Amino acid sequence: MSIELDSVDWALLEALQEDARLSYNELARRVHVSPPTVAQRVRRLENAGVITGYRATVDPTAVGRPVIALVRMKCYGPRCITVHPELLDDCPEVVEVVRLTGDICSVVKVVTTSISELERLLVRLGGYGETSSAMVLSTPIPWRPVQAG
Amino acid sequence: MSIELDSVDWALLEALQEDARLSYNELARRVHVSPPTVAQRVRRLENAGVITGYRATVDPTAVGRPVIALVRMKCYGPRCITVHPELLDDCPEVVEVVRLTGDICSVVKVVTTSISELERLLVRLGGYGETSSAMVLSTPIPWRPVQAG
DNA sequence: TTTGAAATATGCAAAAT
DNA sequence: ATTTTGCATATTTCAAA
Repeated sequence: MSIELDSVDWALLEALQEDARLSYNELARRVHVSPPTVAQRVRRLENAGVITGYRATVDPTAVGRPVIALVRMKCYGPRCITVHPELLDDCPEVVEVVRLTGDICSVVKVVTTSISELERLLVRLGGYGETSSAMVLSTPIPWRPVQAG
Repeated sequence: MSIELDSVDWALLEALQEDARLSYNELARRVHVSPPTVAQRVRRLENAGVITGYRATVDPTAVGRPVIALVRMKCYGPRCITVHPELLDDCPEVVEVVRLTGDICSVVKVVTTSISELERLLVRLGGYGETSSAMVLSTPIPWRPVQAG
């Protein structure tokens, strides 16, 4: 399931994590190989499941969704949302669900327009388990690239 | 700080959240405007801070970092990592820090090669505050686009 | 916002290392 | 076996309307 990555692969991964829209030409200049080689390497990384996608990151506050929260769930057994994430298909406010070890079965990140929308969502999530929520004040480190190390 | 988004802007945002590498040509076909208009709209969204970046998503397990955890921090007052995130500049294993309301001051997502590396990191984080960690078993919903609603 | 022409970038096949 | 070169196609950018 794992593939060997050389220094060219890592350089491409780091560049694409920083800016997913870099052209193969620009990537070629940065990692000192030819554009067709970049294209071939990138496709290999995609096919091997190393690169799982390319996403524009949107600032929720800038699009009118300033109320963000993390909700810790203790689900009621068989209705656990980690086992049936499709239960949340009609909740676009839910942007991430992570399943955890321990007594908390998952953490759910929600992005909403207002406190009252958050409240409605907590009622909905409360149907699947015990919830405990905390609002996101800021994101001191919003993300970091996975590095060669 | 907020700008008005029409249906073309939202269509572009949704398309670029799904696939950040779509060409302006392809975007133009999908949203039924000309390529230069797409380029101009996208630049406007970038400059307005709506789009904060474009990132390739890398599967940590596929690159030899299968041990992922969420660490809840109760920092020791003035050394709080939410106030001084630069304290973690030399910890590439830390990929996200979110500051929260409540008695937990932040949640830190860490991506490591092994349990022993995770342990070393927890010792390090323990220097800044009380830690409580849970390992990530899976990510039933890894992300969702922010939608027009 | 669109059109059209110039500059760039991409993808394929063949050759080279 | 992988990488590069060269060429044909496609895309991006800029100017003008």
